Amino acid sequence: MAPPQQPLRADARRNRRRILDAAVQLLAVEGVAGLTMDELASRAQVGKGTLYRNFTDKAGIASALLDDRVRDMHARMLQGPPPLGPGAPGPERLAAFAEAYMRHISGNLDLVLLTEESSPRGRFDRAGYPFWRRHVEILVAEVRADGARMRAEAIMSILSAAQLEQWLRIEHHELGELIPRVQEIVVSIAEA
Amino acid sequence: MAPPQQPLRADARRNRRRILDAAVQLLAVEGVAGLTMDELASRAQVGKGTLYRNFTDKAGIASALLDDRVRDMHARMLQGPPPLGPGAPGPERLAAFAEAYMRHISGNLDLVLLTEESSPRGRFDRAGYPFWRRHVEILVAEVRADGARMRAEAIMSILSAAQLEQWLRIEHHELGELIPRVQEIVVSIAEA
DNA sequence: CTCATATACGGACTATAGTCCGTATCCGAT
DNA sequence: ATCGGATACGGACTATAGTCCGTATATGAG
Repeated sequence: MAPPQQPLRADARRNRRRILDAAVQLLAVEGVAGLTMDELASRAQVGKGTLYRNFTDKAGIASALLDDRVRDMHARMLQGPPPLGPGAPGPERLAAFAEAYMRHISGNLDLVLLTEESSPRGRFDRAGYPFWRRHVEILVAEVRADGARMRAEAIMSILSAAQLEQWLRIEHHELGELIPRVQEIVVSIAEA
Repeated sequence: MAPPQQPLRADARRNRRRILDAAVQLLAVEGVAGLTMDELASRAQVGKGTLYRNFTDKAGIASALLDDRVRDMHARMLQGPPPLGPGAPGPERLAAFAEAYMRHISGNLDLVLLTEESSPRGRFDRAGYPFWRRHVEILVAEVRADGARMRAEAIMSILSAAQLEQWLRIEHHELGELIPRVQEIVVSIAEA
């Protein structure tokens, strides 16, 4: 959910900001459960039509909020020091990615769930899925050129918010304990 | 979504049947999109309260319908001939399971999506997830006792309806081509 | 500065899932 | 056969996402 490209009209830009600010505040105060579109519109002093012109749907707002919290990690993946950044061998980078990604998801679990929940396809066409998947695909391809894409998709499945929620909240695994175990599985998918 | 256990009152039993029958018919005529609770209630000649006494929610109805379509496969897994049934080595049974399961999901994709969609947890507490997961866990444990459960969960992630939908409907893989590729990944998770 | 038009705004409206509770029905005990 | 309490029924009600469209406003041209 990148900001619309063309020079927005001044009122539009202002309203977009208002909405995102209100969303952050609303989330802080009420949690995800309190983030209703009506409430958000009223806090942002904006009509619902305006909400939906700026964001395709509720998940779009969550996506926009997540974007801000993820820039960092993108940068570290592309230009930071190894093993997350370039310079380490594929499997090591993969393990580093798995850790960073799991920490990211777990730190924003409710928001990510919101993006995945809306439509079964939520996971795939939002929140930068193509970027993550492609990154993993490239790392997998270092080890085995064939079937890298499908293996990358399999890995992203395992790292889905729904699965992590299951492990963290339902089965009560500690993140610190979970990470190495998942890393092992993820790396084994690439290498096997 | 097993039928409630205690001897149901006669009217209750009759209504439950009516609802399921109407659901089957409605699905056949209108597809999943047309399966609304109001419409279902009216076709079944039943109030909405009755719907919700018999099924916890919309996903519960989908679950009940799926139950009927899955008994068979359960039986073949537990007592049928190998490699799906007992008698073959773990990895072979795992591959056979992956195939059977993928065929089942793909043949009932919309219905399964309905059960997974409702709440992020949909996948985990409905449609017999525990049974499938446990089966996979046992097969994995034949190969490597440690971490069998988590590996089983990872495998079930990859076989989620959302992921299969992505592969089949969005990326347009053919089921026949997809199956062996996924089998390979699944088996490698168990063995690695 | 004024005006025309593209752009954006607001909020009533629709569709749908799920809840609530007063009323009706069933059924075992007498 | 009757009766009383447990069980189940129905449908109006609530909550919420997302749509629609008549109205208002920004902005660039003249």
